[in-house]
Amino acid sequence: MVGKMAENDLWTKDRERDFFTKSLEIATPEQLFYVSKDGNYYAYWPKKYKGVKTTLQSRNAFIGAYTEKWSQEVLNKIARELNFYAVRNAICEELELTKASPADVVISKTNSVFQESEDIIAIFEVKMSILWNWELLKNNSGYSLRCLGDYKTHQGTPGLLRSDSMLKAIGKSISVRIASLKSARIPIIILGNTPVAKSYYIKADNLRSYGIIQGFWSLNPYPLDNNGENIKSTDRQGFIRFDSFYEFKNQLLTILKEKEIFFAGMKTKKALGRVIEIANKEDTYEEKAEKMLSLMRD
DNA sequence: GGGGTATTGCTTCACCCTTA
DNA sequence: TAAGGGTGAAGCAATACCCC
Repeated sequence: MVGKMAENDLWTKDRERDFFTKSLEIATPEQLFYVSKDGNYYAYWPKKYKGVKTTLQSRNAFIGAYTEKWSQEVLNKIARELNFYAVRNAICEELELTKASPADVVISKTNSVFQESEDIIAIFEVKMSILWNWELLKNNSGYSLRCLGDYKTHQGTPGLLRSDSMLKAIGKSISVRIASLKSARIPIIILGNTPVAKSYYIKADNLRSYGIIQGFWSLNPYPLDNNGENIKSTDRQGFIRFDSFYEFKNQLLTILKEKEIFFAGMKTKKALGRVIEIANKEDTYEEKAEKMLSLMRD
């Protein structure tokens, strides 16, 4: 069999083939593909397509479910080695991760949808979509899929290349950061399967430097066909493309070990000076930091 | 000033959950 | 049980920007 998915593959074309194959078992082709004026079934409108177009909505829920489940499985392999769990759609009221807007995946000490902030090791927001263009061909025995080209050959802007997807991820991360001081020690990572747009290189790096988002991570080693050039990482690692499961795993373990905390505030120099003075009376560096964090919130 | 392209606010709509 | 609203992926189109 050609193109069999290996156990430790990251996002590949075969993953998308699998998405359509599995989804066609429970959905109609019309729910998953655009139908062109000449009766062809496309995942995206080809760049040169000039006919009347519609906007597909029915595929969204399927893509969301598939990519979140896949991300949970990849993360769970790493989590289990540490005796943690990767939990999908995690709710933690304290961090404003509500039933209406849960965390896509968290790594946690407990294997439950309902989470205490103390148990959460890391928070992941999944922002993945179908990248390649596909044509669905019908034959006697059913369907087959033909890859028509990478995302430069169709009219869509998938995943983290869309500015509104980036802004949504940033917004949700800030919501968690301001919900409670208890989120300060929890890394927040955005998982995608595309590069980020040039206009977001600096933003991704600054979000990491400021401690709001620890990384925009693409789990797609080859987003473009024919060795198309795409960014490996931004200058300060705000965005990283992972080329193997092991590279991904190492970076994740590094982040989990670092034990960094987020802090932010808007104060006069005088008020900040007072905070530092009071915090400095504590004995250890850790206690000084904790005191400062709690005073920053007053 | 014209033409092309990148950026980004706005819009669409299925699905799902909550509320009256 | 219907209305209302949130969520998510993705198309549309106005504006900004660049180069001649």
